[in-house]
Parts: sequence; structure tokens; C-alpha cells
Amino acid sequence: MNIGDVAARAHLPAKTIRYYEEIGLITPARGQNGYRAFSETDLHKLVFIGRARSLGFTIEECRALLALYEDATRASADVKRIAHDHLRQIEAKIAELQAMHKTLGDLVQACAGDQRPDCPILKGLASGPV
Amino acid sequence: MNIGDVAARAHLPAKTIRYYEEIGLITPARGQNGYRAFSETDLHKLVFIGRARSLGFTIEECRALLALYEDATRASADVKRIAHDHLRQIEAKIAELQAMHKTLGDLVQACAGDQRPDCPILKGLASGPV
DNA sequence: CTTGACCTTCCAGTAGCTGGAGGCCCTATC
DNA sequence: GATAGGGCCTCCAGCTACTGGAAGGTCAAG
Repeated sequence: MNIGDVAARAHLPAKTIRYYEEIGLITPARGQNGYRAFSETDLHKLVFIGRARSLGFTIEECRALLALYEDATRASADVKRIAHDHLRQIEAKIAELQAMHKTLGDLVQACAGDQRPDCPILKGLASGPV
Repeated sequence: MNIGDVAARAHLPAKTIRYYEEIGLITPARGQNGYRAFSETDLHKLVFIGRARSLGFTIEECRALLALYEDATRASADVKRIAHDHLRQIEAKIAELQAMHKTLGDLVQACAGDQRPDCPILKGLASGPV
């Protein structure tokens, strides 16, 4: 398979796949013409990485997950720990965004949003709570 | 005021303040010794920017808000529109994270997390829904 | 034989800082 | 007056995870 084919099948841009090779996540073979020649295994790995990325795992976490994925003797506890840590991070991020939403929502609520210059949003940003 | 003083008062690293000057958010005066000499107005602006950033506004949004903040004839509607758009983005991000959390949470739930290699998380990443 | 799609590499840029090197300035103490 | 320390300066490089574009090789169709 050429890069265009895997890109379509893995739902990833070709550029991204080249980048993943550059950082060593995958190592596709090469044809005589210099084109990357992807195996089914390469494709599976790319799908795996794409899904992990879409769940918010960092590249380094993907690398760790991929190593476990390829290690037939792994303990599922190792995988679960990574996933669990990541869940905690997602929760923290959600909480942070909800706090922002509350604060900003209150300010927006208080703002008339008309032609007058008086604006509680700007006042809140200038002197509100840290 | 030297940069260390404003940094402490605005709760921002000195490095960040220099960066804000570099990108033109603030333009502090300079003393004969070459040190930045911050006015109270500079400090207020930095506090303003710091709060806006902590609410997740991008630098460019901060720039726009700052311009409105300094424009005594602004319409509060202009501010409200920016803030409202940003609220929508926060909501979208929260929804995205909640979807991730649900998907990953289900996988983690299904994983025994013991010494055996069988792992629903890896299986889900390899072949689950896109 | 040419056209156009596809592939290659390499360089640069995105956001928003952050770290570090190398060096000047200022104050205090001996 | 010398020195030690801290704070300040600029400039360069790096972080994440790509993304865009230029310049050029390759391949199949007409």
C-alpha cells in the first residue's frame, strides 16, 4: 500500500503518517522507487494510534500503548494504569473548563450587550477574582 | 516598577511579560539602564490579560478585548459577542472531553487490570468504533 | 509524449510560552 | 575599593503535534 491508501483507510492525513514515521512510531518498508510500502500491520498500528490520539492520549502515551499492544505477554494492569491516569487528566480538564464556563457565563449574563460602553465583562477581567 | 515587581503583582512569570511585550500586547517604557519601567496602567493591563488567559481566551482574543478595554466609546455588545463565542468554544471542548471520557471510561471499566495479557482497552483501540 | 495525480524530501510556521547562556547593573558588605 | 549576590538584559533553542508549501521524482492513462 502507498501512503495515500493507508491515509484513507486509517483516516489520517498523509503528512501525519510521515510525521509518525519520523518520530519512530511506525517504520514502513520502502519500495525500489523510494515510496513507502505499508503492510497490513502498519495500517493496524496507524488505526490504533489514530484512535488513541482521538481519545486524547499524547504521542508518548501512544508509544507506550503501542509497545504494550505489540507485547503479547503484557499485563492488562499496565494498560489500565495508563488509561486510568488519562481518565483522571480528562476529568481535571473538564473541571477546569467548567470553572471557566461558570465564571465567564456569569459575566456574560451580567452584560447588557448593547451600544453603551458600560461592560461588566471588562470590569470583571480588570478587577475580578484571581 | 521593574519587571520582577509587576510579575509578582500580576501573578505572571517575568518571561511571559517579556513575551507579551515582544508580541505587542504591552509597551512598557525603558529606564536609562535599559530596564523596563512599568506604569500602573501597564500593571492593570497585565492583570487583565492574565485573567482573560486564565479564562481560556487566546492571545488574539486578549488583544481584541484589551483594545475594547482601552476604548471608552466601545459598545458592550462587541465585548459580549467575543465572550459569548468563547463560551460556545468552551462548551464544545467540554462536550468533546466528555465523549472521550465516556468511551475511555467504558474501556477501562471492561478491563480486569490484572497480570493476564487480555485487555479490552487495547482491543478497543485496535478495532473499536471510529 | 504529455498530463495529472501521486510520491519524495526539506524547510518553515503554528500557540504560548519556557529554559538557558552570556553578560550588564545595582546594592550591600567587608 | 573590591566583591558577592541578585535582578535585569538579549538572543537562541525547544516544547506538542502537526500543517503548508516548494522543488522535484514516478507512474498510469490517453
